[in-house]
Amino acid sequence: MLDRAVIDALFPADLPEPEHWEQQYPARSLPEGALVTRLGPSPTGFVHIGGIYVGTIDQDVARRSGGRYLVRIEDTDQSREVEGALEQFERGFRYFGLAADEDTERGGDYGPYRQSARERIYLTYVRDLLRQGKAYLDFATKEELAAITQRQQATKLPTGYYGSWAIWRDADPADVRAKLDAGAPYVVRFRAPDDTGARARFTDAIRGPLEAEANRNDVVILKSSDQSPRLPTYHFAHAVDDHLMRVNLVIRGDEWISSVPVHQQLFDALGFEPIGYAHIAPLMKQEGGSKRKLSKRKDPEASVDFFIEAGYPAEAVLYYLRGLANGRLAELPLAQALTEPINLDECGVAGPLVDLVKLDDIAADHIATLSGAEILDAVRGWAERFDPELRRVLDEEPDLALRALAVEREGAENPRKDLKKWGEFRAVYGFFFPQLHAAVTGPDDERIAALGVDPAVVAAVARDFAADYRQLDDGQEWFDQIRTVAAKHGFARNAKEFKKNPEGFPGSIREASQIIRIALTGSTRSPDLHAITQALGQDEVLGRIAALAK
RNA sequence: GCCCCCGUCGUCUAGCGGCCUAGGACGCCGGCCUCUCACGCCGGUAGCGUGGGUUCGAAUCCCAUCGGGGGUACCA
Repeated sequence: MLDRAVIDALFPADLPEPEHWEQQYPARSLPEGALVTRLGPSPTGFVHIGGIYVGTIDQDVARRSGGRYLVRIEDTDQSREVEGALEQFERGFRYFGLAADEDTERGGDYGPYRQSARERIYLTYVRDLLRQGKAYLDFATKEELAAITQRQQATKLPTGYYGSWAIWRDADPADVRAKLDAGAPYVVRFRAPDDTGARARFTDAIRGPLEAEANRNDVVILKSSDQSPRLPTYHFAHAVDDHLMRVNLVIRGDEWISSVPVHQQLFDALGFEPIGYAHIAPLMKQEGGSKRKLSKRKDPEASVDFFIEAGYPAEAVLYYLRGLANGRLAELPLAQALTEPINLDECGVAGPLVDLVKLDDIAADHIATLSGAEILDAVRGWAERFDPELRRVLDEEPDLALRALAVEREGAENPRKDLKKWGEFRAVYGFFFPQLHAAVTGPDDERIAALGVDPAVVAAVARDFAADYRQLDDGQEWFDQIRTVAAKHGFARNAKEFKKNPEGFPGSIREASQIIRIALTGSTRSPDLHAITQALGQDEVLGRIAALAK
């Protein structure tokens, strides 16, 4: 074992002892059973929707138990750090109302909440382990490591740095000092307990009792000495941070299950109380015939920005995510599901596929429960960032916007479900606004042509319709105007009649109505025509019909 | 290779030895409503990965097998 003096010389002279940190971050005084949870996003890309998924669960579990929910930036891999990631995190969490009780923004008594700022804390514990002989210096080069792995694979032995493969585990202190004197870079490795054949056991809050072979790999805990700041690996940071931040329940993706044995050994070696785990099945994506974890790199649509840009209402996404976590919540009405607790033992163990069609359905249902004013508010907020022109028009014509949104919504028993996300507003309601409406070019406009009605008849219908047009309050009477014109030009009174004898009519009342609909809205799908004309006003109606008559 | 996790309609799931001829939701298909587009309503479609056990009885328990996912990094 290395002399204490040699070890200490490796660290800053003023580095505190573990007791210092223990005192600075005392046990939290929280009610019995309170859970302190944390989300550890890594700024190596955007937060994806899975981060919101786990964060929602973290927050719910913590709040529900009277505990705390923390967000800690896990930036120990500085080489993979992506510019702007932190801002994107903040944006994503804000959009979904996922405020942490403690994080880099808000602060807290257990900070800093960014691992790259916790160097001295990690070093304290690394030095402590080194002094106790529970860790050691390793000077193996990348090439040596690669060669070891290769030989292990060739002989079908478990890969890793252990036993006789761990060339620096029991090195002669003189050799270590020689390397040190030569200025060779080193990492610090954990000395895995030598208990061959032992089993690691723990109870997962989601999956129940789990067990695996005990770890025997001497994992790296402190990265290379030729880097600054000197940062720990995930394993070591997890142990030190979660202990010192007094986290008592780690909720994380199930890709970590196989690391629990290492983590348990680390906690034990550091003299920390064991911690609880809940391993969540990650959100998946269909690829070809199989499922795979949603990936930052491959799936841009997995980014929370995708949902924000499309304008999915946060509540709808949260509701969907909570339903994925606990199936029971998916059966409940949205408002209730958002306040009911998420139970860890009800979480599924198989990763669900993200189903955007289902999300669309949920979002449409949710938006249908909103008032026109609420929708307008949300759309304005969305448009400010993603569609400035729309925002301007909305601000110029707030009354028109409200009238448009009131159609088949205010007072309606079954409101239209024509909006799934704010980004669709322009396509669905844009025609209400003269500034956004693309008028038909004439009877031969391709949208009209698709109806299969003779352009000359179309023009005649438009002319006659406009000639006697009146803005009537009564919907029935209003529609009679279409009926009258349709009859005059020989349209069938109903679709069945037309179907029976397609050659005998220019079209049915259906086509006649669609001519007016397209002229007014530019689309074959729109809300109630009479209501639209009420919102538009007579002049605008006649102007749009006139475009067809020329 | 070794270790771990998982496997019910296309998707999300209910199911914890008999209440299961497997229930619900989304999708899809058909119908009804109707003066248009929708909404709504009604109906239909489709599943226990496979093979062995255990049991009077298995989606549920056991074994095997197949399939998928993860770990085995100075990535998290």
